[in-house]
Amino acid sequence: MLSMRAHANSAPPNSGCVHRYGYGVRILVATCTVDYVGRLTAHLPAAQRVIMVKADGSVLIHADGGSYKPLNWMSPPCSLKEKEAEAEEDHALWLVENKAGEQLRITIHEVQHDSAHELGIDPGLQKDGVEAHLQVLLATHVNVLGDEWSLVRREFPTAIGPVDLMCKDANGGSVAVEIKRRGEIDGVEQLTRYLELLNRDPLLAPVSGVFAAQEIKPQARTLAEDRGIRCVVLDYEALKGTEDPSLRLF
Amino acid sequence: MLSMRAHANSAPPNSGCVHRYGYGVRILVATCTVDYVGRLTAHLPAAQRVIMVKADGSVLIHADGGSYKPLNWMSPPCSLKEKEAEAEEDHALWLVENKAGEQLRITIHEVQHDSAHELGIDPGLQKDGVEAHLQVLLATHVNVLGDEWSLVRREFPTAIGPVDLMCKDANGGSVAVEIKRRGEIDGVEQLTRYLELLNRDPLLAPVSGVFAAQEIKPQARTLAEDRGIRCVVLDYEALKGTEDPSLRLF
DNA sequence: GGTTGTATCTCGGCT
DNA sequence: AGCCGAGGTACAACC
Repeated sequence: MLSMRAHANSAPPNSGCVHRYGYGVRILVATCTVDYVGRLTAHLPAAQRVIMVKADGSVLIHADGGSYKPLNWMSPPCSLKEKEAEAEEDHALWLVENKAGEQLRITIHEVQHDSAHELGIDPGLQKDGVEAHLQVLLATHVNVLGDEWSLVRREFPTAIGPVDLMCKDANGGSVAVEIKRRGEIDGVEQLTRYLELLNRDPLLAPVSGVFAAQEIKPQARTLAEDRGIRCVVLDYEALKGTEDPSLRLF
Repeated sequence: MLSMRAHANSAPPNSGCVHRYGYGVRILVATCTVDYVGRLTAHLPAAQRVIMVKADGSVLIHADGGSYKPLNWMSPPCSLKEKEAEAEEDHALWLVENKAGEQLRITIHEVQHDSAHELGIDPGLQKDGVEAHLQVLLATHVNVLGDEWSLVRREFPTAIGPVDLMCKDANGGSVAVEIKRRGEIDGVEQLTRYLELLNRDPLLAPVSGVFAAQEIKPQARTLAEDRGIRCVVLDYEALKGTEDPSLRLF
């Protein structure tokens, strides 16, 4: 019944019916057909592929190309039932199913490789350079947006969500700032909704808008400027260069 | 210089400096540290992971959990340079780089498994049940939207892109229909832009709007109805059940 | 090649 | 648990 053991370098000769959780990654290279029935239906004709089964039961079917996305897969948590090939048949059937009833049926025709490996817990990825960091950086350098500008607060709350930065310009006027890594139409629409709402508040109005991003797509710029929103392209490296080390996220 | 051979079941004992394209998948299980420098910077501390190198040079770093997304990766096309561990050092360095100058540096501390496999070309995934199919189905059943409605055309062209369906209601009024699998705010904004444009055309105006989806998020519904756009939840299975077999996409 | 819109998106944060 | 926004989004279709 045990389909793999910790630190095993190859799969046991008589692999069982149920995949056990917590025993590492199993890697198969095999000719297989795969059918997914769930949020959509999809079918993979017979071909040689890499099948990876992770400790949480999730399954990935990779071809020798494409990017990191598998041809087909099942996300955890899910259960894997393995039916051994019968004597007169030349294939095994794996039935992978999750709580929502989505199914992955893998028919294994010929196995080229089969091994299992214990990996342990991963410390995880450390990121830098994303929107959250841009927001922190710009919040400490609102002068980039205009002389004598000051920060009111980050994540300024509104009924439809927080505005990235709320500032005061040199004349004391309120300015809502939307920050993106890449400025596209969606971001302009988002800022527009904020501005419409904020300008209904007599204590704040008039509120002007700034759309700030490392890169602003032409269509987004056109839409923004047509609505009286100023566009500012941010230089991440320059902002980072002037950064006070004590303000670092990491 | 040759790092793997076709149909090899294990990596050659003296793997070289350059990964050769077109020779299948290489799978490593090893303790490694990984650094990505590109659109962001990211770091993976030392841990045991699965490293998959595909024929096109792309690299995937998988942990024993999470979903199909690798912890870190490099998309093709890219080149992989492998520097052998020197005698007194206990690690090898892989340098993966793409045309844009993004880099993945993989330091291999200890190898638990190393094998290569020729897979051949994959016939690819056959899908069903996506938005294109919903559009075809609804186009043939516009009566779902209202009695005596008729289809003017699918993909009705406008200056800012095609409207999914253009219909006439029982009174001969024009109706623009936006179809999504999941109806969210973006879809409402998209339809709003179409309606604004279409209503500037005196030959068409007035044009009303229908937002049709298998599932409509509350915020999207609120926004749509506030703008006078009717929301319709589609039953995919019911539409499919009444389908003329000759109209199938597949 | 750039742009647009979808995705079995995935992933994280927050309510 | 659901909702919402961001992503090294990836990916395909279309212009």
